[in-house]
Amino acid sequence: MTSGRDKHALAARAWRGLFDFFVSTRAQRDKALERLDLTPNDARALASLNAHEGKTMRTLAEQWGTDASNVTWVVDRLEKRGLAKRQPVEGDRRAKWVVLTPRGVKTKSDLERALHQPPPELLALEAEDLVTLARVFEKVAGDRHGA
Amino acid sequence: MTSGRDKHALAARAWRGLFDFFVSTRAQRDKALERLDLTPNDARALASLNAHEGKTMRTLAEQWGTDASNVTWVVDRLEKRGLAKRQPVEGDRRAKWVVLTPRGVKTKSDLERALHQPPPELLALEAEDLVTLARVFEKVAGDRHGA
DNA sequence: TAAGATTGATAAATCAATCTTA
DNA sequence: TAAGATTGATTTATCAATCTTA
Repeated sequence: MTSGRDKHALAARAWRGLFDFFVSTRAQRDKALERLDLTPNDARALASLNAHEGKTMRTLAEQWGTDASNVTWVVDRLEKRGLAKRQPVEGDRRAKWVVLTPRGVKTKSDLERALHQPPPELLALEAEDLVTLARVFEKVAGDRHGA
Repeated sequence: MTSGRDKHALAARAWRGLFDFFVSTRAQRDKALERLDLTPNDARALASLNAHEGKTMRTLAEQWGTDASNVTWVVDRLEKRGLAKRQPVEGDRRAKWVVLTPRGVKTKSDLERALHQPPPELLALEAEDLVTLARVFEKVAGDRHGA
């Protein structure tokens, strides 16, 4: 039987390690952004959009927990580079859809391929541990989306 | 027996989940920085320094994979807020040590306490899985430091 | 009057040029 | 001449004020 106290200590160790590991891989992510000539905010925008559906400026601002003006600047940049465009919202002339262009879809895909490349440290782990990690993180990601 | 191909697929799933999870917890980290009135670069600087030993500007720049001027601006900010100070390097009048002040040490500790608080999703996991996570990430963090 | 977004002003992060000492 | 760091200029990101439509 594991006490709540023990469990918290375990979770703290796990999180601390995960945190340090993720931070230690930052340079790789920065390089990927640089190669694609994307700012961190550009990357976040691409991650929030996809080929099939747009989002309004307002929705993006809410999702990022940021001000609406932030979204305007980012979309301006993407639009200048031909990665996204604004489109009118049927029935509300204040609002605007942000949609990816084909080129934006391509860039998003390139970015994801780069970012989702597992770091060598993970490849060095035992398969058994990787199974646990995959199961656990696919679960917590799901939990959070549901929340 | 697990083929290299299978293992890479497993690692990719694990990394993808870990990545999404970490990204999903960004808002909490941003709030922690805001409460302590620290920019992301301030936080990185505090993470790189400690109460017992300073580092030179040059070392910090190398460690962050960034330009030296970046370090100057960050240390300027920390110095203005009384969190760090520059000190001469014995024997090389070009170089400077950056050391935390007592207040800087305190702020670093406050920041770490906030950042290392495990997200609720982790606390909801089975103790057995947490043991695996703690072991695995403590190992990969160690590997990377050695690299 | 409020919702949705843009514009203008400030702060933060990066890049190039400069200054000082080795 | 190069190493170590700072200063100045540009780009990003954030904050406050404004504009347009509901």
